Formats: sequence, C-alpha cells, structure tokens
Amino acid sequence: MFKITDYAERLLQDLETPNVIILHGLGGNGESGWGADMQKYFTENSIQSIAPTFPNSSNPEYSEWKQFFEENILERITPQTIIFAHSLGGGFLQKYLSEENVKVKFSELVFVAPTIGDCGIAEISNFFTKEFNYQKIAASVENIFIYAGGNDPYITTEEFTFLAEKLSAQLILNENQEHFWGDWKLEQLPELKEKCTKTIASVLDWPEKIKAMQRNWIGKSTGAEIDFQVENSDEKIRVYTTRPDTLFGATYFVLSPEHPLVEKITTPEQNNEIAQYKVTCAQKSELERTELNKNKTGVFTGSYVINPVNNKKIPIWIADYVMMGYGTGAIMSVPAHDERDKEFAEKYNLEILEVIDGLENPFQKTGGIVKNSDFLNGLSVEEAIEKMITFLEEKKLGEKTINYKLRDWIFTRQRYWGEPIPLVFDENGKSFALDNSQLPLILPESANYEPSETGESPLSKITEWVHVSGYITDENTVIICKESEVPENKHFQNFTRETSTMPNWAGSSWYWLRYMDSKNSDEAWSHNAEKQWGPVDLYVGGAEHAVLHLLYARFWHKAFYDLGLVSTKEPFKKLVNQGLILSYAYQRKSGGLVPSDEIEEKDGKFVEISTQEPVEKIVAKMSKSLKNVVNPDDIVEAYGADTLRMYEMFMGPFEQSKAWDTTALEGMNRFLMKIWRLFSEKEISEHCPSKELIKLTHQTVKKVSEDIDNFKFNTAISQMMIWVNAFQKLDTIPKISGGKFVRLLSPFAPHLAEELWQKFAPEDETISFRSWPSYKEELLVEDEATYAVQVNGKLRGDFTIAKDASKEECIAQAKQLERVAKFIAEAENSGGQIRKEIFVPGKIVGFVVK
RNA sequence: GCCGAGAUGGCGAAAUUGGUAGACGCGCGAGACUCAAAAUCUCGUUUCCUUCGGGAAGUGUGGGUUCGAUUCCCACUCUCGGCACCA
Repeated sequence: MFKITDYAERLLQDLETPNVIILHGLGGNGESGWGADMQKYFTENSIQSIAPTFPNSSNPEYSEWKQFFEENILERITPQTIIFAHSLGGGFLQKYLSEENVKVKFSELVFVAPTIGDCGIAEISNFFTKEFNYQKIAASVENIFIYAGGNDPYITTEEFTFLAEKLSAQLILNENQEHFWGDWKLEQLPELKEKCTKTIASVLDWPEKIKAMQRNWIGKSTGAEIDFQVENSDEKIRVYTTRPDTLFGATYFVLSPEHPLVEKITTPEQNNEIAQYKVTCAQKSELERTELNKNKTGVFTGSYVINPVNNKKIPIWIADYVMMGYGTGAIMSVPAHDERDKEFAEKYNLEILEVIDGLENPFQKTGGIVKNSDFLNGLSVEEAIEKMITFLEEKKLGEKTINYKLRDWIFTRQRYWGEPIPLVFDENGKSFALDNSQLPLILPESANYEPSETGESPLSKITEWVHVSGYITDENTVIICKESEVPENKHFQNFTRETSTMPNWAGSSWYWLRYMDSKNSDEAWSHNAEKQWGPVDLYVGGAEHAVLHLLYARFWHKAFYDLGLVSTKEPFKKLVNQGLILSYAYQRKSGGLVPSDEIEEKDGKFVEISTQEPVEKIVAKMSKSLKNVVNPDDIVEAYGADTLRMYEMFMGPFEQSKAWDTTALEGMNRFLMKIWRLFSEKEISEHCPSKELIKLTHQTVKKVSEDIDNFKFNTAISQMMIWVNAFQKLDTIPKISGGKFVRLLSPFAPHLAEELWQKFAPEDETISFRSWPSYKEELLVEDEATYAVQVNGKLRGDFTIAKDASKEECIAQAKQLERVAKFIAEAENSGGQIRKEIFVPGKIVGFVVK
C-alpha cells in the first residue's frame, strides 16, 4: 500500500493559490529594489502579494516593527502564505515567531540573507537579546529555504549553515555572492528569480470543478474524538464527531457491525440478535448497502455507555449506516440535529433531545445558540465547539481531531500486465528492496497471463523467476547473482520475488517526467532536464481523471519533491478539460429511447417509422444501444481529417459538451473547399492589397493568435471565414496576405495548408518550419469611428466621424441626426430638457432628456 | 441532500474593465448560372406591428442599481456533470 493519507493535507492545501508577503531589511522599503520587482512579478501572474514598509526602517525598534506587523500583515497570513524575508526582515521574523504567544501557520518561509545575531550593527542590537526558539519557528511553517551568499560581509557561511541545521531548512548558497542588497534588481539574483518562477509555476491553473472534486474526495473535516466509558465495564469506546457542541444531546450510541468491541459488550440476551444482524450485514453487497440507505436498520446490544459530561446512560446499538472505515467506526448520535440519526431514532423509538436553538432547519451546521447543555448554554455553535474541546482536553476525555475520507492506496495487482515490484523476501519473509544496480526490473516473459486458481498473481507460476539467490548489501538492498559473484564478507542466500504487479496508475503517475528526458539510459530523468522542462505547462484531458489519475500523479510528484528529485510541488501547471462530443438521440413520450435508424423526419417533426409515434430529438452520450455513435474513421473517409478537426473545433467552446451534427459538418467541408478554390482558381499575384484588406489580414492574424492561446478555436475559425469571404471577391490573391493566411490555417487544417503552401514556397519541405505570421498593431488602428447615439438609453441612430473628433464635435453631430432630434424635441415638448450628455470615446453619444 | 457548470434566434453559437445583442456557421426563403439537377455565387432570415419612414418587445423567471445590464447585486426555476449513510 502507498500511504497517500500522509499527503492528504498537502494535496488539499496546494489546490489553493498562495499569497506572498515580502519583508525588507534594515534601511529598506517595499517600494523599490528586488522586493518590489518580486511583488510586481507575482501580481502579474495572479498571485496576491504585498511588500509593506516597516516604520523607521533605518533606525528600527523591534516593538514598533512587531506592532506594525500585527496590525498590517498578520491577518493576511493563511496556511497558503509564502513569506520572503530579507536580511533584518528575516531576523525580525525569527524573533517574532519565537515568541511564546505567537500562533501562526503558513506554507513557506524563504529567508534571503537573513541576519543571524546582531551582526555587530548597533542599530539592530535590540532585535537580538536572546536565543531564538528554533523548534517553534520550524513548527510554524512547512518548508524553510535560506538563500545566502558565501561572501556576505555580515553573516558567515558557518552561521547560515547553523541556521539551516536548526530549522531543518534547505540552504541555497551562492559561493561568489555577498549580501543580497535590497536595492538590487531581481534580475541580479537569478536563484531568487528562479524560486519565484517555480512558485508561480506551482500554482494550479485548474478548472474549479476539478479542484472541488479533489477537495471533496480528500474530504477533510475537523472535530473531536471523545472517549465514552462502557457501563459496568473497563472498556472505553472512542467516537469521532464534528459536533462536540451537541454532546449533551447525544441520546444513543452506534457501533459499526464490524467494530471490534461488539462481541465484548453485547449482553447475553442480545447475543443471538446481534450475531444474526452481523451475518445479514456481511452478506449485503456494496450495492445493496447503498441502495438501502434510505431504510436504516440496527440492533440494540443491551449495553450502555456513560456520557462523560453529564453521566447519562446511553444505549449502544449496532447499525450498518456506521462504517468501520471512517473515523473510529463508532458514533454518538444526536438525533435532534442529524438527519440520519433522527430517522434511526424515530424508527426505533429513541430519545430526541434538542440542544441548539434558533435554527430554521435543525440540521443546519452553522448558526444557532446552544441550550439544554449546562456550561455551553447561550454560546454560539462555534464558541461551544471550541469550549467543549478545551473541556475534553483538560479532563483527558478526548481531543481535537482532523479526519479525511481519503484512504491509503492499495498498489498491488494480481495480474501479468503491469510493472513488477522490485522487492524480494528472505526465507523469514522479511522484505528487501532490490539494489539500484538491479533496476529496471523487467517483466519476465510468459505464455500464461491468467491468474492462478488461488488468486495469486500469474507471475507466481514462473518459478524460475520467483526463486532467486544473491546477497544483502551494506545498504540493506539485495543483489541477485551467482554464488561465485558474492563478495567475501557477504552471505549467499535464497530469496523469493514479490509477484504482484503495479496498477495502471503507476506509469501514468510519472510518465511526464520521462518525456522530459526520454533518451536517458542512466536514470529515469535527470535533474537538469526536469528543471528545464518542468512542470508541465498545459495538460489537456478529460474530467473523468479528476480524482484518480490526477490525484495519484500529484501524490507521486510531491513524494519526488520531498526526495529532491523534482523542483516543483505540483506536476501540471494548467489543466484544461475538453468537452464530450455527444450525439442526437430520439426519445418517446414515455421516456424510452429509439435508435436513430428507426426514425424518419416528417414536416420538421420526428416520428418512429414502425409506429409513426412522434418522438423528441434529444442530446445524449454516444452509445451502441442508441445507435447514435459516430465513427471518426467514417468521417475521415468521407470528408478528410482536416474537415473533422476543424468541425470539432468550430462546434463550440472547447470545454463544453457539444452535440454532433453531420449536416453542420458539411458546412465545414464547404469552407475548406472554398479555401482550396480560392488559392487554386485564382492567380497568386504580387499586387498590394487595399488598405482595408491589409487591415483585415492583420486583424485576422491577431485574432487567430490570441484565440489559440485562449482555447477559443471556434472564434478563430470564424475570423478565418471572414477573411476568406472578403478575399474571394478579388480576382487575384496578394501573395503576402495569402501566405499569412495559409500559415494561420496550418494548425487547423494541416493537410490542406501543406498543399497550399507549395504555391507560396515550393522550395520548402514543410510549412511547419516557417515562423508564425506577425501583425502590426498600428495597422489595426481605425482612423474613423462609428458612434451609436442613444436618447434615454435607447439607440436612435449612428454617425461616423474622424477618430480624434472632440466630445463637442461628436455631440453636435449627434444632435443633428433626424431621429435623435425628433426624440429630443418630443421629450422637450412634454416639458423635459437635456439633463445629461454622455460621451464614451469611439463608442457612444447619449442624451438624457427628462 | 451537498459541490460544480450552464440557460441568448428554427439549430450550433458570438459579444462581459456595463456602451449598437445575435458575429461566424447550419437550416430555411428568394434570385443568378443550367435544357434540368447538383455544385457555386448574390440577397434575405430574432419576434410582433407598420401608412415601409419606422415603432415596440427581446439574452431562463421576478426584483434592484444605472442615462444604459446578456454583463453587476438579490431571490427563484430548470438543465447537465460529479459526489453521497463520511458522523
């Protein structure tokens, strides 16, 4: 198994965008130098950042800085925050985080040449009166980095090393660098710039939907675990609850049927019934258990627990709506404020006691005031949770707990096709990793891929592969070899190999790293290749990967990050989900679906051929049973791959599901034929096109280029259609314009574009080696503007005027428009007058007449 | 139930720092070419009214802000996708 649960918190945290705080040093400020550069860089890349300036930074007073920090900065620190702290800013933070009553938690702390001690500078001696609490600093933050120069005049390399060791921080030392001066530019500090770049690269530009699915899958909740004493017994039962504030309202207790204490606490009278119920539950399939979730069942054990806050006796039941796999497998039931508990309590006639007041819906999880609860009465739910946890922790009855739905990952498969696992077992069953020199471990050849009758992996039947000999190295790894090759001081012995293979997820959890260095025969990937290429800039795939592949991939990548094998915390920068292509299907009034080949169209309506019953045209997933599957091979055969590609791009927004429509596809084929005729029937000339057409060509280059960046292929194609419609009116095609167009077309319709390019550059092997066309912004500037004229917000006409016409000119011109004058006159006749004149340069002239 | 996305002509859609709603395409209608058809080209195509100048309404529903709302705010309806006895 893989212990993915250890990464649950980080897999959750890193879905959120970080915010950055940059602290300057002695005599510095937040408005200039590399701190300000850094802030700008982050902001440009949609990361919130601040670079505040401390008061009296040249003559600093710790208490003053502390006050400023707490008033202006503290509230911005979240678990996602990254703090860059330069020089004295770093010294300040060491001191501040060491203070006993300071409680902050954040993600990353990047020290940049931090002061250690007072560096012999009198002005800052008040910052360094005592030894810092390094343990506390390290506990406040997940990762600490120290960037430093080997020739720093204030702090020695030994001191940096000391700090790195104390904080378990990563020290990035540039031997030739001295102090990182605050007024330097970010460009002068390449290591730091790279750190920023990597931070930006690690921010997930993912659809909210996928992030939400991952959050949901990880399923974090906070609450408390509470021990309940079983009456007349030494046993305690521990429950997990997110609502410790409702402890006084707990009126019964439920264990999962698989809970280990069930047998022990069941009374003799209840024994039969409990045993029977357990058998019933064990026989229920997964499906039955979910299907039956509306009809709860359970059995009383005969025993009671004591509620630790009021010593009330609470009956213990078992029920299969409580699962062993989550929390502690036992719950305290508060039927007044939990829907499931209420349903169960009503069915079995158990007590229901309200403890929260003032709720519209008794099951809502926030708001409300606690009642019937002794020392919690009158508190809000949030306050009561806090107070109850403190109470439980003080009395040693329980503690605050975090729970995740995410489970550990069973990684072994008993089948042939999978990567074999490089582990061997000695004769006592102790496991060893194969030595690096033995890798990669290759799947043995076999004629038999079927699993064995015992359910063991097919590999277990290849005995000559399973049973091997070798020795254990000093690193506790195993080298397989002949007896003669064993070094003198080592013991030759027998091993058996692990015969399970890895799941399909194994390869998909790291393949992108291999892609970065696919020819490397010494290692899976080199650090340099990863640094150069990683992380993956853009990952296009289906939303069905939201919680398996994409979560596993993130998990592996984080494990690699911890091992220092990759330089970013996240593998995929931007994720885009393409929409599904759906298809039309036909539905009877009764709801049944009819295959499309049993449908005919009559007067624009659709009827079932056999019965003539009208049916409705709907959009549905392609499936064999609906006979609405479109086979791309048939489309390529009939129209060509270019038509298919372009039609799919033109159908609508990339991320949206869209219905296939073969008649619309023919329109795309028509467009491509039109392009073909345009360039083959008309001569390509050296004529200079008109000013308008030059402008159109440049507009088209701009629009198509930008739309590609934004995945807006549909509107890029619209623009190309506009271009073609305009140029087909000409007798000859100007070479420059046509050449630009064909290059724009090439990623959309590569076959056609390649063919057409021969007319422009027959010497070229392929159009792909040509550069992307460029456009000139100055050619796009209009010299005339068309103004829409509104009276009281309604469009009443328009006029065209020179681009640089003044407000006064435009308003005068607008007033002369017949319809405008008419409406103004009408309003004035009924007692109104012009109250306001609106002028939006280049767009609108408006009059408000009242 | 919870989470996420969406709703614009006959159809796929376009337009958001608030500024001429419907670009582009499909379909449909008319015309040109043709003996004829296909292909191609041209024109028209949100709805209603019209004295043919125009006028009114209109982006799921109901409110609000604004000179002006597909765009911003509040409430709601429906559709699609995901999760679901998680305490």
